[in-house]
Amino acid sequence: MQTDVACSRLRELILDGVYPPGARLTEMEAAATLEMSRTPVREALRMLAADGLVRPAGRGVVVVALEEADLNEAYQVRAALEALTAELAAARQREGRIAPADLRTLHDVATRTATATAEGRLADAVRLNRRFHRTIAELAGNTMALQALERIWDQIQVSTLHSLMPPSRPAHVSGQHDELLAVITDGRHEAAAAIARAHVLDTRSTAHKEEHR
Amino acid sequence: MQTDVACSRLRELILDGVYPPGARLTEMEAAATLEMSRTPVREALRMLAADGLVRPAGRGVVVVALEEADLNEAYQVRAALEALTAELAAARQREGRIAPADLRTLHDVATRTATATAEGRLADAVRLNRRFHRTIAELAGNTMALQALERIWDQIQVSTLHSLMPPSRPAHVSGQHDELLAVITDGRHEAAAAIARAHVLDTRSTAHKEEHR
DNA sequence: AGGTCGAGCTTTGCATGCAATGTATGCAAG
DNA sequence: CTTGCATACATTGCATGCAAAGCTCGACCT
Repeated sequence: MQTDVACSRLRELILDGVYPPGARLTEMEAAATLEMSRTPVREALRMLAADGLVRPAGRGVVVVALEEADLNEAYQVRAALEALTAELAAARQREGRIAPADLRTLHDVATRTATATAEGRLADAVRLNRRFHRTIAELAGNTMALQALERIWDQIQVSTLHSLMPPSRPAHVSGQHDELLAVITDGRHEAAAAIARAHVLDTRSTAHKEEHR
Repeated sequence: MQTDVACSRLRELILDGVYPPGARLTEMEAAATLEMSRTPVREALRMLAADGLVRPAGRGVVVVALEEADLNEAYQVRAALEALTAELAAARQREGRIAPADLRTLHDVATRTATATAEGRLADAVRLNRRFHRTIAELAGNTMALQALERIWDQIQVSTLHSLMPPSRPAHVSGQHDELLAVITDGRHEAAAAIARAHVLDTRSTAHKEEHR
């Protein structure tokens, strides 16, 4: 149905930065762009608003623009949730409830992320990095946590896309990914939680510092 | 605007169990009940769906009915998030960034929760209990976390409302609340995180056991 | 020249109409 | 008696129309 089409296309446009944070967006304009009537666009905008990607602002909606403080909050939530998913994934691994193929996939994604980062393919790196974290969340087998994380990731992505820059220490990031991968593979759930949390918070503070130079 | 009216009224009806989990709900019927046209109702239903309170199911929507497994997942997420909010609240308290009046409010809510529970006023107890946890989340000063928690709480409430029964050990619950209150008041953030997490998970396993007798 | 009030246009919110789709029911055949 | 099919109906999805609410811009007054 057209509503879903509108929703996913608008989401893409926003996540790709075509509509940057703070951009105003009227339903008529969006309807014209997507070549459909206002009704499905309207519903799509409401869904995106519920997902926190846009915010009603007087006339029409604006793409969310998280301030630094909001980003800090978002990262705290993300850290808490990713600590959970990493812990659960490790616990499932310990109980032998994770298929070796899935684990290999995760390993593969980690490798490709590191390669893309090292080669400076920034867009790919971002996408793969997110995929790495999402794969872990999927291995955790907790749908609620995955959904909550998708929302947070979306919001963070929108508000940081404009200031993308290569990580200062690429090896550092992939080192952390490898560590995480290792403890999950070993089923050490407590360590997984701690490392995941630290990794997320480290990402934030590094990006944050970069920002202010 | 009518959309928001529809949204909050429907949310209330669902959270109060008027539309129990699994209930089918057509937009025409809801429109008739709320005495407005289908359009705002339609949008309201989509918002509720985005919040995870209803789920599109063929024709119309059904109120979510979390299975036991889903509830376990929900409680894991809730525990992770409440550990975060408790930790943040305690940290803010330590830094003297929480107004004494707010802390007294929290104390007051805890007391009233205990009273309502002890006196068997079940509906009040549930409402106050949720308020207690929400107040802590508010003290944490993290909007994202609060929003994520509201969603989880809503979903849990819907699916557990039908099986409400007095806690087996009322003193046990209010004891945990008091502990949490104490460590937050003392600004011991690590302890706050641990106690909050344990309390949430304890709530789950107790309710879960009750369920199966 | 600057501020304030007003008119017009843009845009939204809601209702309703129409077409399409999925479902249930009843009937007939095996 | 059960199963399969066809028909009719309930219900949704989308478009469009209409009224109300804001903004913008301009003109007039101070």
